[in-house]
Amino acid sequence: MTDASQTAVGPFEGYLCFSVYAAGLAFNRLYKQVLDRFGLTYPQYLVLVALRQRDGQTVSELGDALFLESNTLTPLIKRLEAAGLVERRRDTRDERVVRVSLSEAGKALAVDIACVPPQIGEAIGMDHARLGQMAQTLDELAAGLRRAVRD
Amino acid sequence: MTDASQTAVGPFEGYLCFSVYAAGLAFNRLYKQVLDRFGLTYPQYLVLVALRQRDGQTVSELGDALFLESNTLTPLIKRLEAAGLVERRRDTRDERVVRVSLSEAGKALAVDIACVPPQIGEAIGMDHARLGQMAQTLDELAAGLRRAVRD
DNA sequence: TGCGATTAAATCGTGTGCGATTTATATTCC
DNA sequence: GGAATATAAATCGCACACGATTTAATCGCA
Repeated sequence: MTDASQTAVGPFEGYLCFSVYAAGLAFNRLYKQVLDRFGLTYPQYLVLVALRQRDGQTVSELGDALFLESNTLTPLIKRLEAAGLVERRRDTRDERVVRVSLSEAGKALAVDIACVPPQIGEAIGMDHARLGQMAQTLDELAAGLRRAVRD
Repeated sequence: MTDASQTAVGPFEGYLCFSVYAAGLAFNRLYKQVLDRFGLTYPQYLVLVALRQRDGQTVSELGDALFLESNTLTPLIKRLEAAGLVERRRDTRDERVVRVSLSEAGKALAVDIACVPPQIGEAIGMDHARLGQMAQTLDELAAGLRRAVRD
């Protein structure tokens, strides 16, 4: 009985791609549980966090932060707008650009959801330093993957 | 100029959830490039790999392997069936159960796609031992997340 | 000045994911 | 044997994610 018995048992052990995929599914499910009470999805939550850090970002800037493009972000942001959490305004200097800013309700919610990361962290129950290390390694990996896609 | 300059620059550094999410997006994009020539998506690829290891699995068994349920798998498998890669048959012993098996074309493709992991591995260009270690750590993480979801 | 190239969002179609429900079959237990 | 229960897939509606295209505004440069 080794350590391996605690983890996955499927036919994909050792496939890093699958481990990332499965961890993403698992994270998404946990966040869904936590975010449901706020009526938010995980990507919507990310947009609010990004706007809390800097309000009035353009769609492209949000896309740079989240590694998404307008084809995904535009409908997502429109749903946030329909929920009364953000406002979309064309930049007066450059009418091509749409700036997204938090409404009052959005600002309030952006504050409320500050309690989410600690809740998730507690639910994970893994060593904090190890989590940070893993995040850094994954960021390197993702950077390498994006480089590979561009070639 | 530190190591950090190589990796993410967004407002989400250190958020492991986001690192997993972003790595998943990046993996998916790279796989899309590689799998497009086979006409497969990443989850479809996973099903073929699972069936290559053991043919005739039920929908539930595939779901256990891929951490998915019938609401996601049924349409996915039907698309594989429409592409002539798999066959779906009700189990004669238990008519509730659907068994999925590779067609001849599916078997041939399942062999062809064996070349995919090395291609991806080469594209990543990271130390092999480190990749395996990361996969194991992520599997532990995912197991912890699934435990948290169940509570 | 004006026109071709570039850029920012939006739009469209397809394929996952998933919560909730439905349908069909099997099992349990009286 | 038959009703209540349980189980396996399937179905439905919604929200990403993305390739490809379109629309609108700006820029570059002769």
